[in-house]
Amino acid sequence: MTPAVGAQDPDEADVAKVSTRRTILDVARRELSEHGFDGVSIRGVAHRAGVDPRLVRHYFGTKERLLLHAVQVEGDPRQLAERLLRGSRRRLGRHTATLLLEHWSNPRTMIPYRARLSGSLTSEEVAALMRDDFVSGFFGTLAAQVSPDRHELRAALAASQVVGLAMCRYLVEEPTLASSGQDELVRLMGRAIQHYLTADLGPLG
Amino acid sequence: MTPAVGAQDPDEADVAKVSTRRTILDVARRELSEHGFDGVSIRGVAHRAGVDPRLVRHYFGTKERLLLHAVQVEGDPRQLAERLLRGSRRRLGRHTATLLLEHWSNPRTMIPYRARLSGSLTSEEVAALMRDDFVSGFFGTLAAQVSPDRHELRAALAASQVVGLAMCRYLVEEPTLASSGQDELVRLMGRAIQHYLTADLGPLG
DNA sequence: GCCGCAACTCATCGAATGAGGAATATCTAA
DNA sequence: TTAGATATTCCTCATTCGATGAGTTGCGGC
Repeated sequence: MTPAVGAQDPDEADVAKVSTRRTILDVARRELSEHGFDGVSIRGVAHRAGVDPRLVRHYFGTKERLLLHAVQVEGDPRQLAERLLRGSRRRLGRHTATLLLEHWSNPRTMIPYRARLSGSLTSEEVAALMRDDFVSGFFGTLAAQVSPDRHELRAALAASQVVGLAMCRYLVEEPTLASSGQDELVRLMGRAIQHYLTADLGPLG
Repeated sequence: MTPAVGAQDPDEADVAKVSTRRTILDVARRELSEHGFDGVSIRGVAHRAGVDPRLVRHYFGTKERLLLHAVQVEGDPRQLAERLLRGSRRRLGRHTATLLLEHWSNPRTMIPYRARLSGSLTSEEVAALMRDDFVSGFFGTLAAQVSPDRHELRAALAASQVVGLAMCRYLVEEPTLASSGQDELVRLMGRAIQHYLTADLGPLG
């Protein structure tokens, strides 16, 4: 699903040198989360990474490709979903909410999600990532197993609630949501997800 | 709430001439909805409006002020909410969903909403508009009247579901949501809104 | 008639940006 | 040691953008 963009990554090889490539990617992610998708510049990243702008292009070719790399999350969304499906079905919603909120609280794993949110408004490729990875891949896998009946709609609805929460809590920084405890949000989102995955959605529209 | 940005609008005066100012604003809105908040340039707007870029600045001063104008929605969100509150409380969720989805289907009223979504990631002022106008203003008014108990959280949750739907349907263009009928979405969102406004939210978090 | 103000245009500046060419340094394998 | 690749830098180009100063046009009131 996610394009063959990270195929031959020479990352994870170097151990001692903390590869410059990796540094650049990290800086790009930080810039992404601070200034939004359109606020990132090759030069800005290079400067902050203490590196020549040309080097950024040397590694990633083009600005868009750099950003596509920066936006990758670790782990296959379908496998994540499969793992959740191995647990209790009654608590699936809550477990899903827990997983997502934990990903979002962790500064390291959070950034790609943020970046995707802002990027999907600008870049069609990031929007596609959102659709394919997050909606179809992750929630689609959950819904298909739990309620084959209209599972695509179920996945889309659950995803939309979750996307909305992320927007409001982390990007718009709506004060009530931003200051709510993680436990409470897990409970509320868990209930909503469980509902969309399992409840009767009413007559066909 | 919304800043005193549109105070002395010399709009709505001219009748014959379809004021250039208005044309500029319309073009800005169109650009906003096509290229996102960061994709708008004074020069681009001016060009498309058949006008000198200097004129855009003459009217709106600065780029940010132009965009803040373009992002204004017509009507006070609190009054909209009050009007909804005069109807059936049992159908409040559904009526709210109907109102919003109608606003979003109408090309004329839709654009500021879209623009706010993409703008709230870039501009703190647009994010503030989202918080104050949409969450506190609109949903806050609804929730405070319906369930004073934890009305801020209720408003934020309802708003988050609605924001997520808008993101997924209109910006990410998730195919299932994008192709769902308006009636079905009204029903589903209506139920969700009604739930957040009235249901027991569980123990305090 | 002319005065003043609003509408509007022209030309230009400086800054930032993405892209590319060409060169040098560093390292690795034979 | 040498050859080739990879890592890294310097310099430059064309473009775009927001902003500004200075000017021109046209209309309504006196």
